[in-house]
Amino acid sequence: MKIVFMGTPAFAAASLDAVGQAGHAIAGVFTRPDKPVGRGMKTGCSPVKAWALAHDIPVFQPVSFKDGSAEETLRTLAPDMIVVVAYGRILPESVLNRPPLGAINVHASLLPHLRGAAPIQWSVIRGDAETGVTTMHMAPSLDTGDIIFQETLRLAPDETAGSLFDRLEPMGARLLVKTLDALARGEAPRRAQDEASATYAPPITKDMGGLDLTRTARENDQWIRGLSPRPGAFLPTEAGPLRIHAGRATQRRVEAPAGTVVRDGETGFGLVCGDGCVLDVTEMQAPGGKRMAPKAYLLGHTLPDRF
RNA sequence: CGCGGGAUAGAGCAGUUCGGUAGCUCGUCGGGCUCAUAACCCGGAGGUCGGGGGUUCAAAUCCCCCUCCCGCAA
Repeated sequence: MKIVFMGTPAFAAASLDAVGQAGHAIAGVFTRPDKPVGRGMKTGCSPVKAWALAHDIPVFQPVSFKDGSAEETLRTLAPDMIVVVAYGRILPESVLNRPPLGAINVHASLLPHLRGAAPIQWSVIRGDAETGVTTMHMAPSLDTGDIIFQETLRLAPDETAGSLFDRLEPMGARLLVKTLDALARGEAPRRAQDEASATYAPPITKDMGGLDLTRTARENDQWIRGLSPRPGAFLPTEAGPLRIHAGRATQRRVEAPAGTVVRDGETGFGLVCGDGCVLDVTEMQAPGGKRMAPKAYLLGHTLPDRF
């Protein structure tokens, strides 16, 4: 099949690579405009663009879809279908409907669960037992299209958003290829989403990293893992955010207000949470410093009695 | 030239303002004490203070250049 691919991050590039490997013709690639990135603000380019450049495929980076130029580009490229994976843009219906076979999308959740920008992080934050990937026909509104295929995966007890990304990325790529094959043969299933059971996964912002110790130890544990490695959870201090990269909810109960620091001679320290249970801190980072074990942190820093 | 923080013993830090014997906590090694809780006591080893140049009688400390790390911002 002749495909126009739209996507931006590594998660999308993996799918793009799989589609290319599967022998489909990539007529062109749409990705977000390059922007200054990293320390020094050097201009970076998206993983999807990098892949396209390496494979000599034309790249399009429209700033807007309102001027109709995208439709013009699609007319020229004349793809059978558009494949969208984590493009980071809302596409107008006039674009979605342009190719004869329309547009399909890979979404990293079991739709209609966790529609939106950050399904992977939210599945960890919510403490879901399982999640997965869905391929669907794209509809004008966000992640509401008819489902083609789904594949499920169980979350590990210590799952982080990062580890889940790593597992879902190849799964999405595989499912996409399977979906394209089915569509090419005209054998793809199609099932409408159950609107009543839809849930949402809004974008993750940096300020969400501030831990709320009045929540339960388990909730804080999930929160830390769901925001790991980015943007990361933290406790505010005078010197700046004290990052908490990893912790572990325990069953230990302590009669103390939420936020109380519990010193443990061997492992480091824990934090009393709203349910009275202790959240052991297992990996952290001081402002301006590197990641380290709490035991190391304690050698050169002091902690307040309570956060 | 986007903004800011940092590099000192195996680890985490202080010392830099105002140049003058390299410090703390932990680990490690040796010894002692007690064998109850994160044990305690004594002693030792381990650092060309990120690299290069400059100023000075003297530089971790002041000046210039470089490398690497971290955060913001994306």
